[in-house]
Formats: sequence, structure tokens, C-alpha cells
Amino acid sequence: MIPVVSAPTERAVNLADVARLAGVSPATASRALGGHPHVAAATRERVLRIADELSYVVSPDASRLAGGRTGRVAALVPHLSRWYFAALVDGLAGALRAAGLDLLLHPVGDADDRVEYFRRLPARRAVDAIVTVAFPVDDAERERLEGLDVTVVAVGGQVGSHPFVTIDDEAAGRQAVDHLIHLGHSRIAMIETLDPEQRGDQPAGRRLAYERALADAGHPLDPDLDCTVEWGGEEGADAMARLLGLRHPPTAVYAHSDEVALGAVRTLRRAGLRIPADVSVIGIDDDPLAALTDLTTVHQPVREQGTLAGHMVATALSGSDPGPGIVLPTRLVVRGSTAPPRGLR
Amino acid sequence: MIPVVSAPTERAVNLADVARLAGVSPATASRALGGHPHVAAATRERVLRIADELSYVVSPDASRLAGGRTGRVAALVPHLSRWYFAALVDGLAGALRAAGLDLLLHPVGDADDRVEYFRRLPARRAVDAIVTVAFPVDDAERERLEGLDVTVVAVGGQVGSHPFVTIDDEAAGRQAVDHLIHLGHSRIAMIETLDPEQRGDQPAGRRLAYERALADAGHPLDPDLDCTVEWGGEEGADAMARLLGLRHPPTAVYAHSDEVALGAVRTLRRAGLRIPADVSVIGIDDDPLAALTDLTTVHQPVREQGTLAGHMVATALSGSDPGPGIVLPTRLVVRGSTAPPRGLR
DNA sequence: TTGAAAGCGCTAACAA
DNA sequence: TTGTTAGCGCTTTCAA
Repeated sequence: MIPVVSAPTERAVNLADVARLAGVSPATASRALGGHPHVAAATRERVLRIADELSYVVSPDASRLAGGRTGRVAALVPHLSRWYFAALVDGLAGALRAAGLDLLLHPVGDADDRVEYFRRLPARRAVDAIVTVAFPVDDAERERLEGLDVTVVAVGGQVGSHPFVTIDDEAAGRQAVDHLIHLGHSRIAMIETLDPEQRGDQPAGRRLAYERALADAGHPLDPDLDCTVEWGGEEGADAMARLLGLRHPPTAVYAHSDEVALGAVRTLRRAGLRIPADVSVIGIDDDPLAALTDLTTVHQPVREQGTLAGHMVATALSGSDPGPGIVLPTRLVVRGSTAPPRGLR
Repeated sequence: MIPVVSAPTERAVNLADVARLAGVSPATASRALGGHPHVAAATRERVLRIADELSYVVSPDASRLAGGRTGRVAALVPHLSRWYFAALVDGLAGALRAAGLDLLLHPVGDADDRVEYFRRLPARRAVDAIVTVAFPVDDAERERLEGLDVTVVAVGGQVGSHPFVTIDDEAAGRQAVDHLIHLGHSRIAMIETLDPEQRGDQPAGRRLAYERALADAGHPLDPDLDCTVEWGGEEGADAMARLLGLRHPPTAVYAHSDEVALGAVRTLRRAGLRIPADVSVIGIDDDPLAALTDLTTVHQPVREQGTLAGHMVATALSGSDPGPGIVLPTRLVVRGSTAPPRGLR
């Protein structure tokens, strides 16, 4: 019986197809594609040409199953809706993509997610590397991660002794507080945030900077001026309202982040106070909105941290040494929200 | 010979383990886990219990290879660094995660990425579904997508006749422009953005709203008041500067997005103009920063769109009908940046 | 209702 | 340098 010519369902091109057309065995084709040694130059070239013509790309699934690599990297990230995390992931995704790696997003925002995530970790073994994105990992979690035999890279923080890319939060905080001190402020309030998820040293760094900068300048530490709230613009606004209710309100405010700072700014404006004439406000991060709102802040290269972390992952996966880690510099960006004090009354 | 108890290297639990402990064949275990019919209730329960005790989770790779599902969904997204995209992805990721699905991030920001991405599409077959995140897909691309035999869902836009979640951009634009008109403005400028990547109907919708609202109100359409710039706060600021240079500057500005609007606000402030006393400004989106800056805008439920899209994907993959699509309502949010006109001089 | 067997696409010994 | 063989962990006919 003559076989009916059926419309070719778009079956994906596979290794066998490439091998057949190149006139070699699948094993040789695999070696050529994988860049392994011991393949004749002519053979390799032929295989690569055929593969390219067919737009062939290995099946990550099959590859992994057979003991190879998946070409996939997981990013553990608390949430994306904040600029900081999103920009970090954006940079990471770009670098991974350029390296031919796929990014799996593993949101572990709340505590339940987190517990469940680590419980199922072994099953998540389908990645070559895990990047913790501004995600403080506790010791038990770290050990689970390490038992997985995957490359671990931290960005926006550190995890054990794995390669990392981050900034020095205490240094950034010092740049901010010292700026206020240099301007002549001494009653400086701090609006610090304590994210339930953000256990870890980042808050410690920015808080430490405040305490040490004041101490170094010989200014007293007034508990009334030390506000800790949840992260967010609205929370920053509330904190500012509380500060304004003090008998001796501050002449300057050091906020944990730009968004928190903007909340404070809103409260001040609504109270009829002028910035920076009446009160100075400084944030940290240099979120794009800081430039739009003329907010003085400390710039940290966020996207770039993600990019560098992506490079590190690619380097590590290619078998090279990514190095111990990188601490990127931050810098003060003076805009229109800070000035010398003139007294609040 | 008595077998030596070897330290168990943390090998992942597999189906065979579960089957063995449950006293059934791998085939039966697979059926039980997969929720297939024709499995004795007692057997199913036993298998599930064992699996749970062992924290067993199927290997997506092996499952897919064997003809099953991957449990993975790809999100095609232009970039993450803007709040809108990030919030959309955040919602999507949350819903997928709740449904036990993994999210693969496929950034296709620039034109090269895009071409390359679609060229290699067949190889990307390792997902069950693809979600286009505010990503206008052209006809050729859509056809490639459809040849892939995966579920396609669009969020923040539409793709062919695939299920979608979006807003009505023209309606949102009307809410904004009509608000200005109702306040009594007639010289209303538009700062529209034309993202090189954002071919598609979203710009059309917001622009159309402007033209129609003015026409309906009987106000003339002054080409001088129609600015088109690239997306961004700085670009919005530049556009505003140009508008201020006109012989008859506008009394109100309708911006394509909140970030663009904030750029305009900065220019106005720096020019010594008061908002809204001298000039009214309205944006669209209700980015969190709009609340912090007292910007009047039109709210669209961004995160929720992502969440709903995730539900749709889960529904479709479970074999149910996700329905044709959803258009979510937007609403005007009046804050402090709009008021009746008083003339500019 | 259950089990046996085949095979998804690939890689990595081991041979040749 | 290349080919042969044997799985990776799972799902799915087909047979019992």
C-alpha cells in the first residue's frame, strides 16, 4: 500500500536528524555540538552547519536526563513588584540569556512559599545553578541548597561562601548619613524598614551606618528618632507623621530606601513643610523615581549587579572560577531634597 | 554477604522508590500520582501517602520526555525594569506557583532577542504554555507560536484569538482626558510614548482616546500639543519642556503613563509652576509612585491581570476551557495633580 | 485494576 | 576519531 503523504506535523528537529544528515552517529553529533574535544574539525563544522540550517537546539530535558546540563538557572526571588528586585532580575536574565541559559523564576515571597520551596528542593533539581536574588538564606536552607550539587551564586547579599555580587550597605548608609551631618544636621531621624522576609544583614548594614555615623560625629542617639516600619512608601509616610508629632522633630530624615523616603516627602509636603528648606530627606538606591522627584540618594548599580551575577553563573558553569565575589561601589547623588538645617519652627 | 549501609548521597526520590515502597509497579504509581482513572482508591491513597512522606515530586524532564507535561510555562516579556511589566509577571508567577507550575522567563526586549527567540522556538518546546506579557506579537510570530502545540495566553494585550486578560486602553484614556475636560480644560496636551518594541494597539488606544475625547467635547486638535516621545520619565520631562516653550502652553497634560507624567511634573516644578494651580497633570496606570506623589491617574489592576492569566493557563492545562478572555475595568483616581484651569500666565 | 515493556532525546562510558 | 550500547525517570500502550 502506498503511504499517504501526511502533512508534516511540526516535529522538532532532534539530534538523530542532525546526525543522519551529517552522516555521523548521534554520539559524534552530540560531541560536536557540545564542543567536546576529539572531534575532527571537518566533522564538527559539518555537524554545526547542518544543525544551524535545521535551527536545531538540544532538548534541555533529554540532555539533563542523560546526565548533561539543563542550561537552566533558577532565581530565588522574594517578589518582583519592587523596582530593586525587578531590576536585579532583569540584569540577571539578560546576562543568562546572552550566555544561552534559561531563567526559571522561583518566587519565595512569603513564609509558606519558602518552607514549601525548600521542602521540595530535591525535586527542583532540574537546574544547573541557583541564584539567590537579595534573598537572605538561613543556615538550614543553605545546607539544603548545597546538598543539591548545583552552583550557587548570591546577588544583593551573600550566602555562605558562595560567589556573590553585592554592595556594602553600611558604606552606602554612611554616605547618606554623613552627607546630612556634613550639611550641619544633628537631629537626624532614621526610617528603617524591617521586612518580615528580609531577615539578613542588609538592614543591619544600613542601621549600623546610622548609629556609627552619629556616634563618630558626637551626636546623641535619640530613640525617638529611630523608626522601624515595614517596607513601603505608605509606611514611610506614616513614620514621618509620627516624627512630626515629636516635641523636637528632626531637621533631616535618613530613609532606608527611596520609596520610603518619598512617603516621608509626601507627609512633609502635606504638612506644609518645604523640602529641603524645612526638612532634608535622603534615600538609598537611586530608584529611577528618585531622579524624577529630585530626591537626594545614594546610587547603587542594581541592574549591573544582576548582570554580573549572570556572568558569574555562566563562568562557573563553564568550569572556570568565578572568583569569590564582588562588592560594587555606591555613590552619593545630591539632588534637591537636602540642604543645611534652618530649624524646624 | 551483608550489604554495607552506605551514606545515602542525597539522590532525589524517584517514581521507582515510591512504587517499591507502595508495593506497586511504576506504571501504577504513575497513574495514581497523575490522577488517572482506573486506579483502586486504596492503591491511590497508599501511593500518594508514600509520595508525600518522601517529598516526592515528578521530574519535569523525564515526564516531558515520556510524553507527559513539563509543568513549565514560559513568559515572553519585553523587560522587567518597569513597574508595569514586573507587577504583571509577579502576579503571573504567584498564580502559576500556586498551581504547581514553574515559570520560565524569556526576555525578548530588543529586536535581536526577538528574532533569535522565534528562530529557536521549536527548541523551546519544553513548556506546556506560553504567556505573552504585554508583548505585541506579529502575525508571523503568532503562527510560529501556534505551530508549537502549546497553550497560548496573552496578558496586557491580545494575540490572535487566544485567551487574554487585559484592560481597555481607550476607555482608560477616555477616563483621563474626560476628567480634564470636565474640569474645564480645553488646551490639553498629550505626551504619548512610542516604544520601538511596543508595536501593537496599546498606544493606539490611549492616543485614540485623546483624539476622540477632544472631538466629542468640540475642542480643536492642536498638533503642537501632541508630543510623541520614547517611554520614560526623562523623556516626559523633555516633552514638557517643549510644551512650555509654546506660545500658548497647555493648561493640562495627559501623559501616557505615570512615569512619563512625573517627568512632566518635575519640569513644571523646576519652571516654578504650581501643580495643579497652574497646570494639571494626569497619568495612567496607578503605579505605586503615583500615590506617593499625589498624582491623579487612572488605575488599572496590573498584578491582578497577571494572576488571572496564571489561572487561565492552569485552567487550560487542566483541560478545561479558560474562556475567550477578560477585560478588566479601570477607574479614575483623583489626587492632587488636577484642578480646574486658571490660565497659565 | 494492574504489570511488563517500549521508548521519549540525549550523553557518556566503552570499543573499535 | 568515531560508533555502539546503555541507560537517565517517566508515561503509555498493550496484555493480563
